[in-house]
Amino acid sequence: MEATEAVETIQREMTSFARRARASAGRLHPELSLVSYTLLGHLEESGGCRATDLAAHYALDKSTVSRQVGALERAALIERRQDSEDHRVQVLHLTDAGRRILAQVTESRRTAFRERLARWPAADLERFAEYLVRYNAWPGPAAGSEPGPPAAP
Amino acid sequence: MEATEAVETIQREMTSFARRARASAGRLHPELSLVSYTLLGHLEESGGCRATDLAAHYALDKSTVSRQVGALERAALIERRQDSEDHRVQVLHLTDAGRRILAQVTESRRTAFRERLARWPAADLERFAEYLVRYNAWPGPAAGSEPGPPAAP
DNA sequence: TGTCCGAGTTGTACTCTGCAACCGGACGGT
DNA sequence: ACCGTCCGGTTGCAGAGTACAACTCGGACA
Repeated sequence: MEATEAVETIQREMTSFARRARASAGRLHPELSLVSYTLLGHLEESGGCRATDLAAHYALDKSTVSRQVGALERAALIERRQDSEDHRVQVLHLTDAGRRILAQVTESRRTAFRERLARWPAADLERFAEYLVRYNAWPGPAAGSEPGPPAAP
Repeated sequence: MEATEAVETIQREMTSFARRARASAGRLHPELSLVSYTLLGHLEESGGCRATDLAAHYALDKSTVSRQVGALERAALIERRQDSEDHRVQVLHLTDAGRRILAQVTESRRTAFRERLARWPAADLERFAEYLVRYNAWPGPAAGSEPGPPAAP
């Protein structure tokens, strides 16, 4: 396979993945959409942050985040805490229920991945993981100009 | 990196990709949504097929495909031809305009990919491409049970 | 104090999607 | 040949996810 051809293939396959991703989104875990899952995961990693941070990080409109956060709060998966320093700010935190659900969904996704990758040699897994990290890491910051997902489709 | 850890990483990175994919969907190529692009691409590859085939292949509802196809026809990017064998069937074909638009979008996505992958050694590109194909190919047919995209986040 | 800024909310509109009901052609058994 | 069933496709309806714009409220700085 030649390099140019490889680029084509990567483009096509990543696009294909994104397409299927979108198509199957939410069907496997009706209780947690892709966006909700991602937001919850971010809260877990960061240990609490503001809605605006989420919006900036994921290139979503603040109104979208506001509604998602509202839904997650109504579901009692997260809670808002007024920031004592700046009363405009609400710091979002996972609740115990949120942590539990997040763990469940993560586990179930992990199972699906394990199944899919079960027959791969360890060396290939490691290289594949490394490539993905490298691809996603890219310059990074310039989220706006991100060609990233081929138009992420 | 250990194999289990590699699986985790692959899961996380693929999820990350899907998330960004969704977030930036449609913004780069307003004239052609991800689904439209994919359908057009499929028609080009297959040289014409039925709406039902598209629905099955991409795990979309036939009504969704019907509407997408309607829009693409209204935009004069595809045309329907009655099947002479089975009058229920409409075989979809790209028009010249469709082929042109598809080529444009493909080229623009290709450019973005090239930029992103510019500094990769050829050997890595080839392996990465191969891994993606292997990942996406998987068993394949069982689209319904597809854990695929980690719940495509 | 007054003005400007930033965090969040809400109203509105649009797209994508799935489900269910429906139409009409094709096919098989009697 | 007739009828029941199956299948391809369309349409009505509902819901999720978004974006954009207008608005509210607290904070910062002159």
